[in-house]
Amino acid sequence: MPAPIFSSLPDKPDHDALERELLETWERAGTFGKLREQNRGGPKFSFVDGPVTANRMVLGVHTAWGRTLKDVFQRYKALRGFDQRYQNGFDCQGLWIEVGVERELGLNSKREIEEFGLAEFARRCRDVVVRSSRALTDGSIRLGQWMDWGRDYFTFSDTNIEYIWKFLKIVHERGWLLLGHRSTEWCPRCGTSISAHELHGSYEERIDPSLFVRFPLLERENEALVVWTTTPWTLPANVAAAVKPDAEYGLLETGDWVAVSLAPDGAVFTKRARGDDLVGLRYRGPFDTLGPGAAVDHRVIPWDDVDLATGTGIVHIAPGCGAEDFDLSRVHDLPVLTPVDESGRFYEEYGWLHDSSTVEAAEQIVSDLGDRGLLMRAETYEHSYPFCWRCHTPLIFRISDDWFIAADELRPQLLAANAEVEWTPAYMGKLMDDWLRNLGDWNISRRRYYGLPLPIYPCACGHLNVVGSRAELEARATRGLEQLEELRRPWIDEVRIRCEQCDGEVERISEVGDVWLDAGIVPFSTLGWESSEWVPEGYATGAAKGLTTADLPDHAYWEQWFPAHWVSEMREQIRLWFYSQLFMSVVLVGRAPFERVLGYEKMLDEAGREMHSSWGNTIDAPDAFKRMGADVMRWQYCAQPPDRNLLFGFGPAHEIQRKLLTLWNSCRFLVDYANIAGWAPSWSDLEGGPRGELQPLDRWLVARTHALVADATAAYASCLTVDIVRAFEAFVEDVSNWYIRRSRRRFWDGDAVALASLWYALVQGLRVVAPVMPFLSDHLWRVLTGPVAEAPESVHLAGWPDPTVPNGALLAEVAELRRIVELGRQARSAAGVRLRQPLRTLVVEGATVAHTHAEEIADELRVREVSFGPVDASELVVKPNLPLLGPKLGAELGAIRQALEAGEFEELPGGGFRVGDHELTAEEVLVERRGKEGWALASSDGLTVALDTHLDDELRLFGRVLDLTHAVNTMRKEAGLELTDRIALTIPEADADLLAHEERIAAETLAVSVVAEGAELTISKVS
RNA sequence: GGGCGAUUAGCUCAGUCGGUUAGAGCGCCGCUCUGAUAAGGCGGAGGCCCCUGGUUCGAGUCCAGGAUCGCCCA
Repeated sequence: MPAPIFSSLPDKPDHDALERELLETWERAGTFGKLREQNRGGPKFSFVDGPVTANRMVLGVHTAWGRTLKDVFQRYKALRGFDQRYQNGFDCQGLWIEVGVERELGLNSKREIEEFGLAEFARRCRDVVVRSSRALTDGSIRLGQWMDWGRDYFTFSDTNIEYIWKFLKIVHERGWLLLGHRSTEWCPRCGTSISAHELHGSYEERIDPSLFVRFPLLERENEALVVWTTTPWTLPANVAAAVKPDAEYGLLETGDWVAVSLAPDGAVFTKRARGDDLVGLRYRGPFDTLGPGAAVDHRVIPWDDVDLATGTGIVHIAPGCGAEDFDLSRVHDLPVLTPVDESGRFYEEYGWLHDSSTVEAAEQIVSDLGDRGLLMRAETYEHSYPFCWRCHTPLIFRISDDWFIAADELRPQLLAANAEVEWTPAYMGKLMDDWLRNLGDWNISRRRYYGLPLPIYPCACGHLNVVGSRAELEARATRGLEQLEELRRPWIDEVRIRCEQCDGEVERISEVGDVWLDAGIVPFSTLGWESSEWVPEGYATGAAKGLTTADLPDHAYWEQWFPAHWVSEMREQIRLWFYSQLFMSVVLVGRAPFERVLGYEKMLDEAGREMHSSWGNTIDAPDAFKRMGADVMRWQYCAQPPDRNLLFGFGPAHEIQRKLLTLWNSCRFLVDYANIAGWAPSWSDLEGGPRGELQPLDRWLVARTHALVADATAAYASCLTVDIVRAFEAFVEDVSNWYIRRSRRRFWDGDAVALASLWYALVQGLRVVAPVMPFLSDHLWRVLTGPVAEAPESVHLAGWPDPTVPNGALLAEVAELRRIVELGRQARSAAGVRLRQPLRTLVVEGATVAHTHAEEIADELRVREVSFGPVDASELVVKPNLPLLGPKLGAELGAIRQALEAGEFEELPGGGFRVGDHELTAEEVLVERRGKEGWALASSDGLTVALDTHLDDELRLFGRVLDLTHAVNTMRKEAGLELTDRIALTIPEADADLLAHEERIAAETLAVSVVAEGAELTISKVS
């Protein structure tokens, strides 16, 4: 026996094993390098990778989702010959990193960090980035992501920092950099304000106290205002009470003023007044017992936005503890009391509250108010409340001095820039517009340690110095340069510079920058914007030294690669990375840094719940690689419409594995029979399509393959991976359950044309799906093209199939033919005639294009003869063809329809019908027939088949032949015979009449002899 | 409170330009096929297409209002 032409495939794939083997093969052969070499000089496809935060020690399956999408489109573009950068990036600074290190070190406050030492703290933070970036790289490689690993950008490099400095200097020169004294969301644990765009899914339901508190009026004995609050800790900072000027207020018998509309039903008022009338009244503050409160002249102010849906209609105003309150303090010139420090604890002047947290203070305040008879009611209230996006501490409002970039002037430009961007799904572009329209000034300063050092040096003379580069820093430094390891705290804090106005020595502010500055500058810092020369390894500066070999390119390079053609990240990046990039890009060059965006929604577990490590329903990528395989993960990601949450898990993975098994089995089928037949493919079978005398079914398969290529090309172009997956699944289904099933006999016979056709379809299919499923596709490619010397060694080096317009007519014929077969099966099933029993005749009425396929229909339905023509049946059902008759008849359609249903029509020659005054043509009606003696009928959508169910001796005999064949083949199987083993067959004497078909029986069972004797059916292997 | 989106079978989801009997996968039940076999095929049960109104010859699909859920903003 000759050596097999194809290496054979096991009965199912071991994804994990074959993937790891391929990773080695790619590594050994330098496959990715060859691909890049092959595309060098081709048209450019510019993708910019959003930096992944380097704080996790294992790749998460949600990160793998985004990485898969990025990889899919880069791989697709590579197949199309595009030259690409493949630069991966890591986000390396900010609270995420700090919080992790704090936990590792057991530090709980900023003071402890400072005691630990900022230099060592910075080194520990860098160490996290080093370890995490390695782990994430390993995971991404295992996922099959092809990137220029080792030449990644790290946002904590001095190069990146300098670019942000340059940006900030430009911002300052345009007058947009400002120091704000404002009320902001503040995290007491992190000790810093939190920027609006960082309030990452941060609102959650929470139960707070709900207090109705009396503010006794000074000039009116026994009368008090009643305010409502859910934040008792803010009461010591109260300075005013606000009423709605045009609302009606009433005095209850208890002496309490409340809005009439909010009083309980049946409340009796002894006095009524408009809000206006209350304005200006003075009251005793709730904590005049404490110094700061006592110093305040508490009074009633007007406010149109007072909420008349909850509370009392009288609002407690504490400008130090709320954004709206703070705004009102500006309007009414109210004092601003700031009761708590950076860590959310009361200052000393608040007496017995000193050093209490806001939570601890709440209890003391409630009981104190109660003791003093100021508490009208105390309940609880459930509402949504913001939490810190990093450490999940409930946020408070606090006045602080923060640095902002003014947004008003930029807003229209940002909107205009976004209008040029093509978003998928489109609504995400609208979300960006909404975000931009609501945009406040960008709070860029954080009172933390491991982050971008803001290059802001305010001088006592009033001049604001902003340093735009390291060179400028060095030129202006008065001291501290000698110890400057990195542009980073603590080292940067030692550097003093000369004020450009007064020549005095100035110190940097201590704040670091918002991490989204780090990420937003990437389209400039990594591509060499305004860089005068190409600096080899010029990105490996500062903390990034030794971690990467990324170059700093020159400006000409930036011109070539900016803006990105395409970026892709999860939806929350709209207000994060997409936003910061857009913002910085509009400032620097006046346009969006990306042309096209693919966004996607959230990942949940397979039951639709959030994934939480505490719930035990998270999945780490390494576990998923092992238990489902990277291809199956990627398939799961790609099968997901981006506008819906992905329900990820092992259950869906199992379903996918079964689908992929159909592809696998189809390839295995080809390999097995090609090996038996000694058939070898040639490269021309792929390039020009299969050669030889193609049967209709072969030509259909070729057309079907052309259609797949066309569908997939359109799907890739629209960025919708789900359409790629659907197109491919439908293709595999058609190949397997139509082409292969219909053609089995030809494969048994070693038909070269069938083998070539199937080979062509499968190999083309692999090319199309390779970006989604890089491992299995390459594995199967290597098996199927193994015998072809000219074939590229990897599917990823094979390029994209030439597009060919599919033969639509042929596809339509087969579609109709398959509908006929389906109806035929229905008819058989209805008549209770099993498929192994041959029948005489099938009549088909209403077919428009399938006539040339009578033989296939006959074979599929096991009938001797198929004819097309009217079915002479007892019952005629005529239905209106609505798309034609609707517009034509309008309101009359109803009556016609009723008449047709009632059978009130007259058949006209030529297939038309008369109904009342109307003559309907053959096209304007759909005709179905039912009921015919001795026949089984089935019909749908104007197509009717009639199956003659009469049996005669010949048909019965042949049915028994098929039964016998089936029985013998089952025995072969049970005896464990190979597909090629020959047998000697003995059939029961009672079945001797079947010997009339001896030749056929022998051929179907690979019997070398058939004899009828005895009572048993037996087989024996012939060696 | 404002904005955006969703709501179709037990579950997860398709549903084209408004068109006749609303589909698929999974699960369940039955049948079948047998040279892909721990697969494949066929059939069945299972639907207030969230509700109400409107437009239309005709609405799961378009419009308006409402409900519920999700997300974003406050």
